Amino acid sequence: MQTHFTIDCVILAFDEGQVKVLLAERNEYPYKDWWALPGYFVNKYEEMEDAVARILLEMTGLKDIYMDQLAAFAGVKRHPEGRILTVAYMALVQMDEVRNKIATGTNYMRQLKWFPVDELPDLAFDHKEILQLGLDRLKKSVSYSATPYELLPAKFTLTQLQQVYEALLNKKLDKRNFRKKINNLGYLKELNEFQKGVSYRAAKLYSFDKKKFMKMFSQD
Amino acid sequence: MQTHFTIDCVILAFDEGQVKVLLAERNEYPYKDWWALPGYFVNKYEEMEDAVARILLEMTGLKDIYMDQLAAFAGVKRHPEGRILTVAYMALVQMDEVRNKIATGTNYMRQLKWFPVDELPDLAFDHKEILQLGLDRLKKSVSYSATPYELLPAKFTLTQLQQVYEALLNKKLDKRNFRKKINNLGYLKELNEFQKGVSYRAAKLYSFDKKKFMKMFSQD
DNA sequence: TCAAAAGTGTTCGACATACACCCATGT
DNA sequence: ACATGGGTGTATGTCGAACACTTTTGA
Repeated sequence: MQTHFTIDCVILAFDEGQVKVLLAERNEYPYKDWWALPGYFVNKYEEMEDAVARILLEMTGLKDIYMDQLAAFAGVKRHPEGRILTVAYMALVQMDEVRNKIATGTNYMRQLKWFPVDELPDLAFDHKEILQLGLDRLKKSVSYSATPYELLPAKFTLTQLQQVYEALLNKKLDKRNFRKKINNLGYLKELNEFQKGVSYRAAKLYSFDKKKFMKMFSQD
Repeated sequence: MQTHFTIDCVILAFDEGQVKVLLAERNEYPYKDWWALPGYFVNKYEEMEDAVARILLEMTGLKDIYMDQLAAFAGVKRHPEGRILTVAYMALVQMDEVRNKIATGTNYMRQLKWFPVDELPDLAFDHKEILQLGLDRLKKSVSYSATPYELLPAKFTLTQLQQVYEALLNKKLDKRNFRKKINNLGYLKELNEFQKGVSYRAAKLYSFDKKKFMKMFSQD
């Protein structure tokens, strides 16, 4: 009637034109030496939101990241020692902001590493299933949402934005149609700045106007 | 590090032009005499899917109903005796099919009753929050989905279908536009049968062609 | 001058919206 | 005959899809 209770984190970022997930190499049985989603046990008197923040920090070094609940997984057989109920959370982060903050290792895991979601190693427990659920949900949340902007730096080019859409939706988009649509959204700010350090024509930078976005979608 | 673990069920149906939820009047402390979502504890070696089916049957008398996971709730303070993690599940049912199958009472609850979702009593624990999450998710799932048909009997009139959409979306729709759109969907079968027992022109009955629907939306 | 990516318009079909009247039936 | 809901068409605007060339820049 009682059960162990853990939280697992699906941390996704966009880098080199691909969606990547942060995985930990386990240093503990069971599944020692396997790759797994960062996660750990919840304490007895801990609120779930607090536990998510604590575990995220302890396991990855990241903090102040908004995590969305994905689902609960509770298969009796998912852990050799008996049922461990896990609640999976998901976050989208900007690679540039977190790249240098990622922890290097703890007692429980040897290292953390970003894997493109279409080049995954075998994962411990039912973590592949959990990740897949997260990716499916992500795909559904893309259109007319702030989702893509969570994966980009504050200033970005339209081509970068298009790449995020293409990676999330897993299909190519037409450049002209994409830009037309994006322009009509009304919550993109065109900056008077340009890309730097490229050996071709520098693209104009844009930013996401969160206030306008909120205003446009707050009534329902 | 261990916690109690329950399942709560959000059972929704459509009746008299309204979305209704099935609630149980508790006969146990805490929250004795309050209305609550039907739910109970999961057994130690029980798969979550099995537990959902068992609890649904024991608490409501219903079986063979597909339940979707909504979310996990685990506030330390949600239960006076300490943290009880609950996983909420949601199902849509057809009122005519279930009306006579609903249990009349158990040791744990005195009676079950359908409440229109906009005329709710106070609810035990955080059940209002759980229900609200279910309704929000339902609203999002309406367009181009099979959701509305799960709430209707096998044969229904277009006006009934429109009422379901209106109740779920919480706004009025234009009759002509609605019918045009519905006709273009391609997965509604027009039957050669008519409504009976009404004191005005009898409406034609339709049915939902699940096979066609599946075929149209299976590729992605 | 070349390579690489930035940037830009038009046409077409599909779909959402707005809107008002006659029809069939039971009492 | 009347009350009640059933059933129908047109015009307009918006949006997504298809499609190819010129411009800018650094090396």
